[in-house]
Amino acid sequence: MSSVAINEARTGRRNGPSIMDVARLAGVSGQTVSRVSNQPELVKPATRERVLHAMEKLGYSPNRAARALRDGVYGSIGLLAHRFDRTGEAMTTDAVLRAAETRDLSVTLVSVHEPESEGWAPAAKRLQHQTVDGLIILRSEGDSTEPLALPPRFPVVVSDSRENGQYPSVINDEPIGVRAAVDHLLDLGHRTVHHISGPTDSEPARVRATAWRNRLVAKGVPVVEPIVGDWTADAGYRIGQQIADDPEVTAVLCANDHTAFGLLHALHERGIDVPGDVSVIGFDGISLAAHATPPLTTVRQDFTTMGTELVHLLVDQMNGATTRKHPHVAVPTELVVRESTGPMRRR
Amino acid sequence: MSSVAINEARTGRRNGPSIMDVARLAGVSGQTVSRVSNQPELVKPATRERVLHAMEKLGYSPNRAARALRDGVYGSIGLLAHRFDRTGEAMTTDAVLRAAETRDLSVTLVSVHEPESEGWAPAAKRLQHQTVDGLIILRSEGDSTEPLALPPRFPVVVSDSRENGQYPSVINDEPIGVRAAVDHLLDLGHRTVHHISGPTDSEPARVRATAWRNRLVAKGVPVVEPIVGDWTADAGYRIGQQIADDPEVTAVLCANDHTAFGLLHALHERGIDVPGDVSVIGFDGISLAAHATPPLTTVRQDFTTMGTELVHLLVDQMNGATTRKHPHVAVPTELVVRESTGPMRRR
DNA sequence: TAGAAAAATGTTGACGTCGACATCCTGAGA
DNA sequence: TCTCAGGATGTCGACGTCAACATTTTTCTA
Repeated sequence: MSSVAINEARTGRRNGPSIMDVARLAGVSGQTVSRVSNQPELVKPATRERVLHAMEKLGYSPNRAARALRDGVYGSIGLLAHRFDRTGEAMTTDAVLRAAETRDLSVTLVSVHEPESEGWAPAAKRLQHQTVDGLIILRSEGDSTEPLALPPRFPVVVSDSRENGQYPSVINDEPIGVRAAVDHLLDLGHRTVHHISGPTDSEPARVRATAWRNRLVAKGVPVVEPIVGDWTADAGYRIGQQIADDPEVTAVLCANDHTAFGLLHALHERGIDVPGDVSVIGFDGISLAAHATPPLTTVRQDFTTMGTELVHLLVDQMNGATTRKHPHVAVPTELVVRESTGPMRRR
Repeated sequence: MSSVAINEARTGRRNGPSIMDVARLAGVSGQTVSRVSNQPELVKPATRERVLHAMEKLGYSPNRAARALRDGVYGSIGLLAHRFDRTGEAMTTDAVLRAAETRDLSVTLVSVHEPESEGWAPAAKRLQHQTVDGLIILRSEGDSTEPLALPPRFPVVVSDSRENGQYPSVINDEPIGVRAAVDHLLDLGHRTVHHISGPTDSEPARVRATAWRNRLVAKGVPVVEPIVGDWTADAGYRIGQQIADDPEVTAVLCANDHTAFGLLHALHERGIDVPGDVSVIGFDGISLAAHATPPLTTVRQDFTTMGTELVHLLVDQMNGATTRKHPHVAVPTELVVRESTGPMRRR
């Protein structure tokens, strides 16, 4: 049995070749190998070549765990959310990933299962000394006032629908889009605007509903209680079947595009013309909105900027930048007018 | 200046409290603290309490980097893909994440920028000795024959549209869905089925196109060259405007649902009835498909099972299970008939 | 109550890396 | 040929954890 085999048996050899393996092969000390990795200009070209060659042959690459242990830095950021398969989260995740890579950071996903059962705090804590240098929290469901109980000075950025003051945040300026949407419909002559909201435990849903209500009030227009949906097209469809029977409804602002698609479906089925009889506006600006029947007027959110800004703010904190207490960035949303909205016409 | 401050200045103190900090506070040895974390039953209840208390007070939690260094295991898996914001990737990512958490694994995202410029291999290699114990590769674009050049015995599972033999894989059985779709249309009396494909550099796109062609041939039906799209609804729309002028087209199988939405849009605009004049089938089974106008017949992919199986196969490898050379799992796809398909009618 | 088994706790070292410091080598100038 | 600066390379130790082994304390038996 070779000594290598013995060594493997003893150590388990789960790790790849180490700096010492390379050193031995190249006939230099470990430190020189380290220098070749980090400050090659300090090593004589001939030696450098030899080391590089040994690295190549052994398939060496520095062990991140060891580096992390030594430096206390992981080169990684955590991304916390409920789910990652919905429009907003997926788009933001992708943008965060790209922004992080620019800075040589990797991204670790962490999902918080049920908002009720296990709160955000435990999940966040689980990460604390784990493998990330900072945390981006994509919060939507759940009570946004719940404090996160993270260690002091731990870099955190929150993506919320409103500042909660607790942490720096990047918020989507949803009210601005909602106002534009409401105004757009009112300008078209509608007497009021109905609203199909998201679930009540969702912060963005509340923010959108509130902005809608406030705008109607500000315009001196009657407010009809919103109908509660759950973000899904199915809910939009169900609700649409009810709305179809109500001649009072001539303009509907949906909490998101999916809901709008469901609504459009139901109205179409009932032979109600959009925008002839009812105008519909969505929210999110998903790519399919342009190809709804009819093409959907919607409020576009800029998830790319959101992701970029989140990373930016987080990295600032990780670098210990002069953090004036609470930087907040608002990413504007924008009304995109298509063909699902039109002048009011008595039904 | 307090000694704490000095200590912080010297060490940088980037890391949180260590096992020794807890040990000192609780008046025990480091090993006892370690035991409380890992095998609490070996510690006398009274001592255990004291240690737990100290941990709580200090906000201690074990340092993962140190564990990883010692054990050679990171407790983390890497997820490699081009993008994470498209239907398939996003759904799979979410499923992978859930499956991974069940096994106490975290998930690190790695994106491969341009398939051409930087290949998969460098990205994969970058991870190799980095911070993951295994790798899940969500491959779509790029040449699937390119070998990955990973270290031998490194656990890898590939999600591809076809086995490439190189690694264990979980594939979506797309041909089965495609065949069902083609048969469905042919059964409805259509003389042939046209195809709007995905981009030619995409493996799933090729697989779908091939399955479609093969089925037509097998059925002895004339094959018309597919029209190349790019997965987007916009492309579907553009292509739809051309197709609208061609009375030969009575049934179209789209490479994905987005394309189908665009197509539906274009046809609707031209006053071409679906399914009266043209039948349309999508692929993916996104939730919005049920609410297209008309509700879209599509081939549903089971991304949840995909994610679960990927993790399953990967964990098997990580545990060094008796890997009969190449386990391959095929997740079936399924035709979902809705209202966008109907009997052929001469246009 | 001695004696021994069992339970509880402590000590040591190794995982891989790299900063700080020490040592060695080369070549220029005297 | 000798000295010395500077370049090149080497040695040491610390980061936090935990298996293996060592030691101490408790508990039970005869």
